[in-house]
Amino acid sequence: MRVSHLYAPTLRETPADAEVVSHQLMLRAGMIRKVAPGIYNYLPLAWRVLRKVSQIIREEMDAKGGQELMMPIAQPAELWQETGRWDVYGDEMFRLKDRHGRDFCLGPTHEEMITTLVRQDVRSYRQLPIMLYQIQDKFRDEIRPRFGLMRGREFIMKDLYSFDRDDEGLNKSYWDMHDAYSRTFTRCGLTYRAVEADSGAIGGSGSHEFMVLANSGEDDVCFCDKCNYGANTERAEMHPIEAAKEPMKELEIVNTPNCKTMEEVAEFLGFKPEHAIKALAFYSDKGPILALVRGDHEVNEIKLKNKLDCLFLNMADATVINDLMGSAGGYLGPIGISKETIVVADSTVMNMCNTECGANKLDHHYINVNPERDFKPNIVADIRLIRKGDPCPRCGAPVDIKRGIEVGHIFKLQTKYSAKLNTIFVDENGEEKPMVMGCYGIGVGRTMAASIEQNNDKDGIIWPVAIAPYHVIIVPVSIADEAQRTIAEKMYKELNAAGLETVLDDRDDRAGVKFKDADLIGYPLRITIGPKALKENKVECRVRKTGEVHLIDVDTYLSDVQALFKQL
RNA sequence: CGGGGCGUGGCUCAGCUUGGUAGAGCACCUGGCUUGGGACCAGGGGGUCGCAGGUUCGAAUCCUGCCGCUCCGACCA
Repeated sequence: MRVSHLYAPTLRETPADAEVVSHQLMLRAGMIRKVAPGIYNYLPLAWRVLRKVSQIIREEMDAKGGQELMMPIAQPAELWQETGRWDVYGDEMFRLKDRHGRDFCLGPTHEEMITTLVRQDVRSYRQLPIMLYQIQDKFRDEIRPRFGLMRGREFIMKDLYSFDRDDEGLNKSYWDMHDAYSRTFTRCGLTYRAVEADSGAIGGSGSHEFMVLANSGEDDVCFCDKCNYGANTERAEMHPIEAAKEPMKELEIVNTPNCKTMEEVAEFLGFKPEHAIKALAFYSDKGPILALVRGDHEVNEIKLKNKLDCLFLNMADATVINDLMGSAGGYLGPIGISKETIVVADSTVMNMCNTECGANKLDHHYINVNPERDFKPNIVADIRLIRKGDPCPRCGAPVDIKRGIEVGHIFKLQTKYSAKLNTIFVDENGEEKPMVMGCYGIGVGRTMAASIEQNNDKDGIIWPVAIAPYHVIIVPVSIADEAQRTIAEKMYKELNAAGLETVLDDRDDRAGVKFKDADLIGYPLRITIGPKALKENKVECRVRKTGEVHLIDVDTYLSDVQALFKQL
């Protein structure tokens, strides 16, 4: 490819609405252009990268026995009505009607589609296991598309579905995929962590997320360097905390005027927040919820929602607190709360003694509160959010927390969909059983964006070779110069013939312009042909990542470039 | 949906407070000159000032309504 005809319109200035570096650089490097919020054109350079990422994914999926197929984007509502997700999925689903008024959606995922496909054609245990996948555009009408390709409304996803006869089979498929994902992201040159995750709306029994560590990530990931435990913070279990036991004192109610926050009460009564109980009010489809955690802890709403098995969970407003709970905002507590309120206590709370909490009465708190003696929660469970420095749930060493970008997510679905959709097989005893399923997704565009988040500098993108749009760019300092041009053309032909994907910057521009664009787009190697080195019969080969420059001989350049390329 | 910001050539923005007939830089086209880190000179093309009403002799500017984009919270590959 010659740069004079490469469709990669680079921008000198950063568009104002691009927030994160991958978005900025993809716009500036002429890789993507926005069509609507969360919907983008992929220009040739981006498409080359996406194809390379896809190819790596294909190779790894195929190596585990995956078979690629292609399912339709347009999906009839009946499929979704069978599992009940037509109503559950909500506004995030792009919906449309055909000319006869039949409901369709643009596929946000394909569990329903694949499961009904397989149930038509697979009858026997002899046909299992099966792994089917596709790489295709998915549609989710996100509440807030963000960060360029990081959270789009139309985005490319690889989704694979496994069908096994039992849990043991699923387990093998699941860990095969775990391995395939690890290999895929390693090959893409990413620094990532596979962490335990919440399985969310898709459901199922076990789940891992593949997180690329980057400050622009939207998730918090906690991990332990000692035992290698890792988890999304919304999922991370807690190491039990033993509280010091002391003789129980008598429960007392005290006046605490104008002390609404934990800090104010602690200050007024002279104790530390970690000595008291913090109560938070929520409202859910199960009714009003009072969540109790230690004063210095935070409630993990995901855990709480899972424990309650509710469809929605929101912070309660004053009406709920006053009318349904019979309490007063700022003075919430478990003692004397209305019977309708479901009290959920974090396990840590049950180990506390002679502690403090709100008295459900304006300007009053209880002191010397002892759980079990003074109140009995409806549910005791782990509902708190892990913090940096908390003991690792596995080994007890302090955990670290970093931001992560979720590039892949794998789930054990078990029979959640196969049972509802009647996707059954017959085993060797003639018995009918639902297939045991897993599903596995990779955000292809997000992987590309995550790579840029991790590999860039002030000049632009630094592609890992495996997914770079091209390998080498040749820059003659002056294309008008006959000698430079002749050598450039020769190298351009020979490098491509040798299997190095090479572009020639044949534009009649000043060298600076060409250097800036080359750095911005991030070609791993740049060969500069200029008068200085040419006097010595040499050209320069510059490594984008390190900036190091190698002077190589014009006559033997090919083997030198190949050697440099291998080291990348 | 709630709350902030913003809509002026392809991009970044000025002009708006205090109405007077639309600007700069970059990009683009032509010619010249130049060619080792986003040159320079001369000339040129390109804008219903988001849309619709209203006020006014006159609206990018003031008023009303709508639309769109963007950032902060619930969603997720």
